[in-house]
Amino acid sequence: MEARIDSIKQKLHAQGYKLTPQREATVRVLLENEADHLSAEDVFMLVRDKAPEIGLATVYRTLELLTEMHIVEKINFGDGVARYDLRADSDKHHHHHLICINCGSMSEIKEDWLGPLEEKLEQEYGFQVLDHRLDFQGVCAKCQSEQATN
Amino acid sequence: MEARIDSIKQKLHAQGYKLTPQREATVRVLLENEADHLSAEDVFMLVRDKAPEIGLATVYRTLELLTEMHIVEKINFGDGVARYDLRADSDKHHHHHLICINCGSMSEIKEDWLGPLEEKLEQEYGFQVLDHRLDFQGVCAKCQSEQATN
DNA sequence: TTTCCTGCAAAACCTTTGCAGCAAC
DNA sequence: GTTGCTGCAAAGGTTTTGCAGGAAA
Repeated sequence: MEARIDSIKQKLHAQGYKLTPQREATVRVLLENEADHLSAEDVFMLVRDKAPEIGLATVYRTLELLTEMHIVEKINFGDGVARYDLRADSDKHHHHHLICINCGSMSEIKEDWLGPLEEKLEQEYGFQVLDHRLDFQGVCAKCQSEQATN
Repeated sequence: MEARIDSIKQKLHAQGYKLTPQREATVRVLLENEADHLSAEDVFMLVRDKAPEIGLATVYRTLELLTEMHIVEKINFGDGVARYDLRADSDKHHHHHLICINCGSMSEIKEDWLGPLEEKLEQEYGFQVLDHRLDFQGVCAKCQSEQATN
């Protein structure tokens, strides 16, 4: 935990930014909720517990800064709010989402299934892939068994 | 063209909805610009040429209706506006996007590369896949050659 | 008549921006 | 003292909603 904070602090310093108390509180919230996909509002409410005087605009500005630094990833599931994920320490992110259209739950798959596809893309289309995003919509196992019960 | 309008008309009628002149104008715009990913505002401006008295709210309501009927797909590239794509006549959509981070161009790949992955998902995770979305971010061939020139 | 649909305007919503004050170096 | 950061409030942009009128069955 502290090591990751330090690592982020150094990344910011390398670009001339400071890890202010507000920014640190925001980063800690992201670290403590790494499994979730928090919206800016979510982050704001959680940060408030640690730093009650913080403003929503600062949270937005921090999330934008972290996105630019590739420390977090801004994702959009189509519900009108942006969500933010801490990136793994590796530069590329390799996780996919399973979104249940019944209960709304979202789970992650950490495997990378797209390596061969990316090679194909570069060869056949001349497109240099830097990142990708893969989401599946469907019905999760839990909802399937509940539907079977009814 | 007329056949596809008819097909959509029947889908609507099957659910008790009418294909009003405003809705038809909207559908025609989508059909005529199938290659693009139009925002609601884009659709609105194009529809206006055919039906000048139409309101933006009606376009939104129509696009929402068509989305619910699975006639169009609402997608979100993270720029803050929803975009709408006509779905192919087959129920599943199988195209992927290549988004160039340099020039912003977007091209489509119509192949379906994910069939095997979806089977794997159903078997290993018990997740019933209904749809998916796959986008790649990177640098397109054109921008790569321009960068090489500089 | 009853139901659905429309246009307009207002509201809601998320996000960004302007600005004055503050903190750090 | 300069620079960057913050909080607040206001503005911005997209999308939704309320409502009265209109069209269709």
